[in-house]
Amino acid sequence: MNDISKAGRTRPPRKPRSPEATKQDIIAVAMREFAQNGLSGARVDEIAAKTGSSKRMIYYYFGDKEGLYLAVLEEAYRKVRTTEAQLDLEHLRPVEALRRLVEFTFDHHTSNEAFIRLVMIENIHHGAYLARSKTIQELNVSAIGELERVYQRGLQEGVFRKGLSAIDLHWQISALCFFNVSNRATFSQIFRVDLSSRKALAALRGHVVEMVLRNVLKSPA
Amino acid sequence: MNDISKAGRTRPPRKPRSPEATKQDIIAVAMREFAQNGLSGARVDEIAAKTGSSKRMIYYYFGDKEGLYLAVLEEAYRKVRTTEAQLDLEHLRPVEALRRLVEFTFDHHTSNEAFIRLVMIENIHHGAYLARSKTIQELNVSAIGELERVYQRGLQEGVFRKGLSAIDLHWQISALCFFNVSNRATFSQIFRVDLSSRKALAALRGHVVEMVLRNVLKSPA
DNA sequence: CTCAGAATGTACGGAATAGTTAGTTTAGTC
DNA sequence: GACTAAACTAACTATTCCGTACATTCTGAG
Repeated sequence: MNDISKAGRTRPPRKPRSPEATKQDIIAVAMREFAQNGLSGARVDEIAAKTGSSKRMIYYYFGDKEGLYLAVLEEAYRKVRTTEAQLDLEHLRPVEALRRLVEFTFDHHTSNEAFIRLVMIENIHHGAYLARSKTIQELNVSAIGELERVYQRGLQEGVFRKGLSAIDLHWQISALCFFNVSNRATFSQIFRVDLSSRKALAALRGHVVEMVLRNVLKSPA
Repeated sequence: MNDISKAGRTRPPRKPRSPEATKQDIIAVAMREFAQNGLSGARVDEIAAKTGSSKRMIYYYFGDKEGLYLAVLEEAYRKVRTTEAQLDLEHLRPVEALRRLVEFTFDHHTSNEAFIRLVMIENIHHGAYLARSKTIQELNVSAIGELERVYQRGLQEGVFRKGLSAIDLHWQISALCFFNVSNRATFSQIFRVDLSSRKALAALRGHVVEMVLRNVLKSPA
């Protein structure tokens, strides 16, 4: 359209081609959009627009909208597990290790709303995409191992009660930490409380830790 | 198109006009569809088709898709509160009253997946529609009253520990009972457990009750 | 340098979908 | 039994939105 000759034109921002960066850019943008609007609510055109790339590239790399969603989901889980792996509970006494795990989970969920929302969205879809993913399956089962060891140590030291399992504990911790983020909107509105203030979060965090510990300790604090 | 004269034709199923029934029919169908597919995922045409009525009627009564969704949300909350009101905790000892409330909540949520899913969906939308609804606001705050009385009685009898509030208790009970339904799909898949079997549900129910009681009781059972 | 294949831009097609227009039927009222 | 407003139907429209066809540019290998 313009009359600058091919030879003489100033270079268009000179994007060095890098497929991997393009992919990651798309996934990052898509994660925000899917987390914000859900699978059907998110718009491919909108995602493309917010990308440094184009819609064409989304289809080139991810096939279709669902393929992109799946890639986002996998990336989200991958990040979580990577973070969790940093946690080192082996050198702590059982009670402290458990406390730390709960606090860590609470803090992590609280500051990663996008992940929580993606899991909510995935549950709305009955876990259909998670079922389709091989990589996610592998990532997660291992995550329970460390908790299992903590619980066993607690049993041996005689500080934890019998009758629970690592899965039970994980379920309980997850439930409390997840709900804090997932249902904050409706809960806050119905009971006219602000659950996102620093103060309210600190109180909730304390309650969650206490609840988990009281449930697993042989005698109360 | 056909040649049966107006006067002589066999009557089409002779629907007796009843606006209220039509509305309720639409709401019931829409509740299933919205709970299943979300706000953006649900299709107005699909809802209309499954109705005894038509798409035009949806717009006639509810204005637009969002109006219909709001009506569904209000109806869902209304039903829940109606059911809850049947619960009579006043004549029970505090511990038994609390146990009963937890069991009731667990059972209710478990058998009303549509409601849970609507709340999840509403949270995905940051509670925007709930905020818009006046009727829901009124329904809910009162629900905490009964729990408050139970807790106070427990304190007076010296069986409950201090430092909690009815809101705290409600939050905890909700979290555990809600998560059981809301995250069953992903949780089951990741840890290869079936959490919807009768046996698994009974175990979970027991754990939830125990967890709430251990948290509030002064001394463990 | 050349060539193949990967990466990217542009513009468009076509299905799906929310919402509407214009009219018809019914039920109650005087 | 004529009139009116509410209840209802069928067909249509405008737009949104996923996905693609086609052309082009870049990059690394030989």
